[in-house]
Amino acid sequence: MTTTPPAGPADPSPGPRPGAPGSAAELADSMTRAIKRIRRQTGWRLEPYGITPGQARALRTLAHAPGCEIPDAAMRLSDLAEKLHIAPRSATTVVDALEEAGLVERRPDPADRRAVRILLTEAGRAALERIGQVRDEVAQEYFGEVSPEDEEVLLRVLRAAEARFLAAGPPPRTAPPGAAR
Amino acid sequence: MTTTPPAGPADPSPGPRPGAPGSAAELADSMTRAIKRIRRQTGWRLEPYGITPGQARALRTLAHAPGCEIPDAAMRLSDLAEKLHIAPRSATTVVDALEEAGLVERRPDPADRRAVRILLTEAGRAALERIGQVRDEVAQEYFGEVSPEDEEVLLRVLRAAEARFLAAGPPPRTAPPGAAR
DNA sequence: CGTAGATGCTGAGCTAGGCTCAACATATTT
DNA sequence: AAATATGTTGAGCCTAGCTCAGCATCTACG
Repeated sequence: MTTTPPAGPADPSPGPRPGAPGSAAELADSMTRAIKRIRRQTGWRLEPYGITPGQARALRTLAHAPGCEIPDAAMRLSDLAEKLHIAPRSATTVVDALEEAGLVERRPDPADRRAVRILLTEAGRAALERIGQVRDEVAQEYFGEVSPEDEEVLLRVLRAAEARFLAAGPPPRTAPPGAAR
Repeated sequence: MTTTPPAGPADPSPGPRPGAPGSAAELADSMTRAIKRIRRQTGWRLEPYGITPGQARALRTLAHAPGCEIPDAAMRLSDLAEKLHIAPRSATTVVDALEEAGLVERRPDPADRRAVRILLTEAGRAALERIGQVRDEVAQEYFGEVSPEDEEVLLRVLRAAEARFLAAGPPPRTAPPGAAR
């Protein structure tokens, strides 16, 4: 392959042009690699606690919901699914695992007996604590040395890009069978 | 439905602090979302061509190898696997698909008859062209409005972070001692 | 030489984390 | 009261990855 600088980092190691059209793609690549590594690291470090990254995400999402403390205002399964951008059926599975691990509790909604509210247990809250730590820890290892100024640029740009993208391309074309990744 | 409800941007919409320890995690989140959307978009747009993102990556990696034009210097399957960070066996499957689609060609290495060299076909090169376009297009849609200065910061920071991370913890292979399994 | 071990690829079978479709209980409308 | 809509879940599938085992071949060593 190409130069292979220190420890063979860049995989396709593309040509980094400043303002060229391909540089955006390079950006995407860099981010992809970063995310992959961060995810992997996080997964490894969560493993001893018996929590997968997916479960961690769900837990975070649940905890972040407004009425998550109140039994009759906590998220419903379908809310969770929506937030996580997965099918309701898939959320069921995630919650199954979480419940089995004792981190959440399903509680029937008295107001609508079809629905189920999902509450964090004490253990769930504790797990959330650990998850947060690991998350910060790993992200810190990756981005810790980034100067606050640069960090701000990154955050700003990413937020702006996201907002712009959402505003621009909402019609995601047809969603053919099993096409989601 | 597929209408357009995902207008709500941040999913767990975390607290954006400037230099706080959690901001690195927020960075990771933003990047995760960005990558996910870009990947999805790319996947959709590649679909009409019958190419999955994974195949696209493999193709790009192959095309980027130095001797990819020369039958006896092109990548071997295990090289590809390594570059893609997947197990050799998994690379076999990817190449199977690519070959079936007529985008690459397996050719036995005369110098080592265990090995197989992977060559792009004419169709493969054409596909690569389209892939590159789609990639640039999507990345452009996402990051196109980013100013060259900001873009440079992003690239610089990401590269630096990656290098640092790689230098720091290359062999975190084993799972934590005594815990799992 | 000749055999022992290393290496390169692949068949078989597994897992994780998604998906759809259809069934079921319950709500809501007509 | 019946029809229809909604929330959750059972069954079964798919993708993209994995390991283990096996075969063919290469390399090294006595």
